[in-house]
Amino acid sequence: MPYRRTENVERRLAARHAAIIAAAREAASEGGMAAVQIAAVAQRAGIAAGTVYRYFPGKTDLIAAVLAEISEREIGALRRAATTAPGPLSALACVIMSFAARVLRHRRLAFAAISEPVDATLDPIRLKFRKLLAAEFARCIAAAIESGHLPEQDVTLAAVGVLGLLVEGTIGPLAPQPSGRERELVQSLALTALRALGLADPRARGLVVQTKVIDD
Amino acid sequence: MPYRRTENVERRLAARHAAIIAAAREAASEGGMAAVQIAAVAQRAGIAAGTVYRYFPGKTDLIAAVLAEISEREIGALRRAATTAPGPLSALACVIMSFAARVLRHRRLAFAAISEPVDATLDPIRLKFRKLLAAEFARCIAAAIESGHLPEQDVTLAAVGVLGLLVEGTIGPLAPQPSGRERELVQSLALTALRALGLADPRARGLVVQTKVIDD
DNA sequence: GCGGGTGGTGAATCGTGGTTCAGTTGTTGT
DNA sequence: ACAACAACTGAACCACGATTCACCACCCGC
Repeated sequence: MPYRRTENVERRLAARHAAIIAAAREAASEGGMAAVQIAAVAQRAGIAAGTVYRYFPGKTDLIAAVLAEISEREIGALRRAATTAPGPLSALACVIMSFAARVLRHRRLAFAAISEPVDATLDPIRLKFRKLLAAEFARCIAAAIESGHLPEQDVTLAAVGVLGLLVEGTIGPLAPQPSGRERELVQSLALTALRALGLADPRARGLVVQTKVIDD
Repeated sequence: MPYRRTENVERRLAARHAAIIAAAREAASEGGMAAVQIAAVAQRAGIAAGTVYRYFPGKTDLIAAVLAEISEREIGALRRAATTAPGPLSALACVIMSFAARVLRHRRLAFAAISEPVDATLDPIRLKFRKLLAAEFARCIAAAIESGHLPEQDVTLAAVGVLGLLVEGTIGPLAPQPSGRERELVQSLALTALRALGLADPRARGLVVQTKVIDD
C-alpha cells in the first residue's frame, strides 16, 4: 500500500476544488458567462488549464457547481427572509424585496446566473435554479392566498410572472443603470409586483414602505 | 459602359436579399438563434455560403436585418391594436393581450428575438427592439395614467416590468407548455399585468374578458 | 457572339476555446 | 533514500462555424 491520500492532501484538494468554483464565480461576476473560460478560470485559481479537468469532467459541470452554490445561498437567504416576517403577506413582500435587493447588489453575477446566454447543455441547470426561485415565490404567494390576503389565481404562473417582472426591472437590458437609488427601485418594483398579485394599491404601498429588506 | 444593372437583375437581387432574411428567420423559428448559421441559412435560401456575404457584410448585419423586419411588423401590430380600442385603458389591455398572444403564436421566433443567447455584438440590436416594445407599452400606460385610470408611477419602469412579466410568462423557461389553453394564459397574464399597473382586481377582470385580441 | 464586368461558388482559411495527454513534479510508505 | 503512484502542467489537438478568395458562370452593351 504505497500511497494513500493523507488528511493534508485531502484538504488541499478540497480547497482547490472550492478555489476553482470561486474563480469561476468571480469570472462570471466580472465579465459574465462569456468570461468563464477554462483558461481564464485556471489562471485566476493559480493552476494550469488541464488541472481543472482533474476536478470537473467538463466546463458544464463546473458551471453547474457554481450555480448550485449560488442557488443554495440565494434560496437560503429568501427562506430566511420569509421567516423573519410576522405574517404571510409581509413574508411575501419581504421575499420579493430581498430578492430584488440581492440581485441589484450583484447584478452581473445574477444576470449570468439567471438570464445570460449559455449554450444549450446548460439550460437544464439554469432551469433548475429558476424553478427553485419560482417555487420560493410560489410558496409565499400560496400562503398569502390561503390566508385571504390575495385573490385566487394560478400560483405558479403568478410566481413566474413576478420573477420575470423583477428580473427585467433589475438586470434586464432596459433596467435603470446603477445610480444609488436602488432602494427606490426595489420599492417601486415590489409595489408593482404586489399589485400584480392582486393587492390593492394603497395596501401595497403601505406594505412596501414598512418592509425590512433582508440582504446580508 | 459595358454593364448596367437592368431592372430584371435588380429584382432578382432584391428577391434574393429578402430570401436570405426569410431563410434566417425560418432557421430562427425552428432552431433558435443557434440555428442561424451562415451555411444553414444559405442552404435554406438555395445559395452558397459565400453568396450571403454579397448581401450582408457579416452575420451580425444579417441578424440585424431579421430583427428589424420582425420589429417593424410587431410594433406595427401593437400600434394598430392600440388604435382599435375605444379608450386608453382598453387600448392598454388590447396591446398587452395582443403582445402576449402574438408571442405565444410564434414562441421560438419570439424567444430568439427577445430573450435567447446571442453574442455580445448583437446586444445593441436586440436592445433596440426591446426598447421599441417597452416604449409602446409605456405610451399606453402613460395615456392611461393621464386619463386617470391608473395611479401615478414610473412609466418606463412599469413598462419594463410588464414586458418582463409577459415574456417570462409566455416564453420563459418556466412558462406553461403549449396546450391549446393559450387564450386562458393570455387572460391570466393580462390580468396580472393590469393589476401590476395599479388597476383594481375586479376592474381588471372585467376589462380582460371583454378585450378583443388583435392577432392577425 | 464577344469583351468587360458582375454575381455566384464552395473549399480553404482563420480564430476561438474546450479538451487531451505525454511528461514533470510532488507525496507516500517503507 | 527510493519505488510507486497521484497530481499538475501546458502545449498540442480538435470541433465548430464565420469569413475569405481564386475561380466559374452569367449578363450587359455593342
